Amino acid sequence: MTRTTVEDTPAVDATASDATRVAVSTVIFALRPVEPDGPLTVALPLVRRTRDPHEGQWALPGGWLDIRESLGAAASRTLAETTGLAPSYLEQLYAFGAVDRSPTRVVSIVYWALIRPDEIVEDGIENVGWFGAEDLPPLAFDHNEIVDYALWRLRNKVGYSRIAHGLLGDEFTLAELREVYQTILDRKLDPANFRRQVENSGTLIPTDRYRTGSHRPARLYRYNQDVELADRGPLSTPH
Amino acid sequence: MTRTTVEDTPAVDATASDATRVAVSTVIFALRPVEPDGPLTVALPLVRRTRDPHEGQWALPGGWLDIRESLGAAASRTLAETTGLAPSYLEQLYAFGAVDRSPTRVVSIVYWALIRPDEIVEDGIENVGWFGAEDLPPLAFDHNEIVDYALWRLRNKVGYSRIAHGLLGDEFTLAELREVYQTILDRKLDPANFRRQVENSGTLIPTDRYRTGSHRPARLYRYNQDVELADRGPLSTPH
DNA sequence: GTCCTTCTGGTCACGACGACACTAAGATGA
DNA sequence: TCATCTTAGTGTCGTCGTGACCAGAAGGAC
Repeated sequence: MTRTTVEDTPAVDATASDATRVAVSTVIFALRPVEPDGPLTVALPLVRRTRDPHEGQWALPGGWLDIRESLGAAASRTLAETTGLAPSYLEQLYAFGAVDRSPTRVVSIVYWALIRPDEIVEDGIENVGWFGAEDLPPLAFDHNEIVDYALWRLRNKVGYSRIAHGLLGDEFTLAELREVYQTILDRKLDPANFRRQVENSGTLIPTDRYRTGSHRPARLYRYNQDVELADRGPLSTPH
Repeated sequence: MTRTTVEDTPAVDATASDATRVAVSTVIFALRPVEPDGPLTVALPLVRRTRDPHEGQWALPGGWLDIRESLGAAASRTLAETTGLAPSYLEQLYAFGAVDRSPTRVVSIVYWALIRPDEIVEDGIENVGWFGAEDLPPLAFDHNEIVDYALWRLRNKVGYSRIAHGLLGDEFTLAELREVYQTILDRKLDPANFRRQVENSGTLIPTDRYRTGSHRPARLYRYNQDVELADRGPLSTPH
């Protein structure tokens, strides 16, 4: 079975091992303690590979792109199939297509996602493990580089958009929101200044409820749903 | 030399048209007058399609990904083949993969590029036309959306990186640099404030040469090559 | 009750930025 | 020749966002 491209490349069948195939993977970030009762950390779930190449190594959740689904749908589907997770935020990260990144030619469209604490499925699925983003074992393929890039994007984007919402529940105190920022940026933030900044941004709606239990009760806030979670330019629906 | 645009139809048999194929396209920006002696405008070269689908319509330069080349190499190659251009700046934009964006299933990895005035090949190539980025005809596939997104990225990135260099020659006056910014952002900038900002950024090296010919001579500057053209995070070499 | 911790509001200094006045120097034209 | 115009470049000032820090409010631990 043959086909011909305009560049007269050797004819290949799409299922043959020498064709370029499209995979979709996702870097899923959550804030959780890596050890029980440890401090909050940027963590991500990885999947242990059960076949070659890189059998036994940890890798990003993902899978092959189905011909009938869009890239974003493929990302959602494959990460649900492998990890059981359904993230609250999903955005395309980058397309990786170095010739030697896999024994066969694979172009990976990589997404990155955020999930809230209540969305985390605790070890329910086989072959899934959680790791601190800063302290990963050697991963399969070029996945270490990919995670590093996703982490850079997360830290970058938290500075100018309100994606932190994707890591929190519906109601939260300013201290909890501040802790999200502090964990991602890995530095202390002044509580008073943080309050002023986030209040002036207009994205928060104060409720009349308070979180009690430790010292002075803190007011609970909700995010203003009218404001977009993150600006992605004229791309209303990702393709 | 064959002129190809992205998503030409190479498939002749059933299996191939069932498969997902990977194309690479590039949005190439330059600053040039759209009409002779008109004002400087953000413009881009498009290629007229010579076969279905969308025969006769204008489309982004591009072509199929070869199995032996990386994504960036494919972008460079295909835009050189179709337009004869070799851009000074090339960066991945986005991967477009909606199911219905083409009659056959095509995932397009789109790059965006900048070229300098001296790199522009003037109408040397058949089926290539230049258009103002704000005033495009209906393009093939989803290419109008793609250009809009690239334009958004250009305007965004010019604010926090020094990609404007990719649109200028080696030596330039501050007025010329300012005009680049004004054209991209479509608003006037105060010459005095612009000077202070760009001088304090540390990316400019003053020469001892001056551009004369109109009123007071203006000092020529060069860009500091030690500083990266644009920060792309931990991705030293794009894949 | 007395501390202690966190929440919340306020002040202050500094730096970035926009608006604008002013000087420098070559082009232009009577 | 010389006054005038236009662009190059400098200085000043008010505003605003931010970080550092102080102070009162309000409940927890003892």
